[in-house]
Amino acid sequence: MEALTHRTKKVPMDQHGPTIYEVARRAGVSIATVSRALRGTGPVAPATREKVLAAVKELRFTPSRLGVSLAEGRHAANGIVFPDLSGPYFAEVLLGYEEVASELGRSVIILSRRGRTDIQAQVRELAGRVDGLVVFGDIVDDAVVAELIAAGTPVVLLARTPVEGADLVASENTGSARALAEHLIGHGYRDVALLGTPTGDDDIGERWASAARTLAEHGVAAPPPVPCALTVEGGLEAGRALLRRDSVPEAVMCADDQLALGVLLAAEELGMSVPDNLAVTGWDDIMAARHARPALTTVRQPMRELGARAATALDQLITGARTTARRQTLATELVVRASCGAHPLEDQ
Amino acid sequence: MEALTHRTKKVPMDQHGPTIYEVARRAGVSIATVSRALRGTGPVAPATREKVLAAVKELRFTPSRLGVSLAEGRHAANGIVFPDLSGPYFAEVLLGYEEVASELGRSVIILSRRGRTDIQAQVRELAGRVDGLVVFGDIVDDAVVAELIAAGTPVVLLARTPVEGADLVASENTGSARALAEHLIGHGYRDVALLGTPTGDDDIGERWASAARTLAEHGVAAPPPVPCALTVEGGLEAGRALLRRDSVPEAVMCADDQLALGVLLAAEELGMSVPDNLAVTGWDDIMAARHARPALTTVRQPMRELGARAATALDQLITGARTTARRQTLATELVVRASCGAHPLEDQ
DNA sequence: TTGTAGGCGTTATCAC
DNA sequence: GTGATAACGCCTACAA
Repeated sequence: MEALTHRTKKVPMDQHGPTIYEVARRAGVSIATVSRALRGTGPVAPATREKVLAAVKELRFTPSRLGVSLAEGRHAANGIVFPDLSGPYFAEVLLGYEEVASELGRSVIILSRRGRTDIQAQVRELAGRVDGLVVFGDIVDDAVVAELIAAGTPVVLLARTPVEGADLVASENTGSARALAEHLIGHGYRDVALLGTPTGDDDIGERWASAARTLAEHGVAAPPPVPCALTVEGGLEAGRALLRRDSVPEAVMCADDQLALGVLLAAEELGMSVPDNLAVTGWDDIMAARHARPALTTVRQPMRELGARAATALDQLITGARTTARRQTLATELVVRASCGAHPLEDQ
Repeated sequence: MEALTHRTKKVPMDQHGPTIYEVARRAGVSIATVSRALRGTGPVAPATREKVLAAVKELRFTPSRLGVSLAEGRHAANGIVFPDLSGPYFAEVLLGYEEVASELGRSVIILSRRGRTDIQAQVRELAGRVDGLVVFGDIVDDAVVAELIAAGTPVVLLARTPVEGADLVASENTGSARALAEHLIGHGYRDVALLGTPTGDDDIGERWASAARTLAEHGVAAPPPVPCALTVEGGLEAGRALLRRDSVPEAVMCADDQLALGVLLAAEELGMSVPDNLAVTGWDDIMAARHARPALTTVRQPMRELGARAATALDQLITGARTTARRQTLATELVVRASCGAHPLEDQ
């Protein structure tokens, strides 16, 4: 068995149906006429059109995208680069993105990082197959982004530090982090831990900065964020360590919901009651947050909307409907549930 | 503003960097030499290679995928068609798929249905951009699948009724449905409801058939499955209706976890305790299943593995490593948690 | 070792 | 109204 990544030598893709030439011959016309008849891009006698359409139907002809793209000078496809495809957050964003892109007549090519090291090269290669792309999170170097833009590829950044010349779609962090911190203060907690550190200059840094500032304003000094993997398992392990300390914090703010779910598991394991012995909060409002018991207090991000906005923005850049970069911030919402403390709660 | 779905008239894509001709001129060689130097596909003098590489670097040249694909006769891309991108189940499958496909050097183009009606046309169009594709679920007509195969496009079906000539990757339903039903019987339940009907000839039909058969063997006649949307909301509404009946069932088997979560909410709303007053089971083992309270008894599907297998199978078909269709079934696993009844439970 | 030229499947511009 | 024909960007026999 030869290496699977190798190029297949000579499979002239004619498996993929007839060409426009065969249609033309069958209809007794020239390829130009076939093209015109099919795209309605010029005058064609009704009788001729009939002949062409008949030939097309008989031969099951579908124009080759490759040929079309080459001649048209466009791919009719967008790319999206993910830091990681796992977890509900990314999936939801992707959903919103695909839906809009597809409505705009563009295919969506995805590229997930998943621990790959050659991501920069892969992004360049991806850029060659699309009319523009969305970069999600801090996985692609600023330099590479700048290079893409310089080369004329429209780029929309998603939940990431801005880059000159690129659109940015992000959700609001500072205000909600403040609201969340104030809510915890309102519960009377003075000993608050922050779980999960930024992987780069992504959203998390902003959230913690705002939360810490807010806590400080109320005379509460939060210790530096505890590093841990942004998964349920990561939260479980970090939670165990945290809750076994001599002085267990009163409240744990987690960088995302998956972490928070892990902490809930850790608390349960150690026989602690949430929220009686410990308050826990998340971020994102993934599906499991609502169904966990206690239900998670968290900050809802408009995940679908993030993706949808990115798709729309990218389309504007590609079509030239807009030529200057724009940065938009989507509102988030504090969702108070049971995990942060006992009081009249409203589960959504 | 002109219609966004319209073709951009004359944007000669040269935004996307230099061509091989410019590199050749800059290096003072012919395009053939540039190509050879870059792909290592023929002899090139070391000195010449240096010149070429230098020119490539200076010009930031990246070969156009369009040109490469057209000349090579392959796309180096795979498609995957989803019934719906929402929910953890599909996201996980996609993750497994993308990872393997990408390792095999193929880009992944996604197409989600999301209520689109022209899906058959979209699938045909997608087929024109890829070397092969995966069809997930019952969204694409058998006829269209057959047509694709007849046209020479390798197709792998995922969790769907088989089609002659196409690979199939599915997870085991019958055995696990039986195990689940027997488990409920073991709890002593005699009045069991089935929630959620097949949307087509997908997995759910198989599960219910097996479950009903098993129940019948134990003298329990299950009423026909209750139709409802396969979402949390759908489960909530159907659950309300079900639990307000004169005779509330002892156990509800749900077609998937999201439904089951909805039923849990309905039970809570109506003041019923799960599992004391009602047993509930799901299917899939999504993240929320483990964190729900009570934790959901369910059947775990190897979602990532489903995607990974599909990618591998498709690659074999494309490269010609295998020429005859194959059908593979992946094992599933009954996961007993708290929602099906009180007894020594083991949360994973 | 290197260059020339034909081909891949369309679209679109000209003449006719 | 229709038909040649030149792009589009690359790969690769075949020649030199």
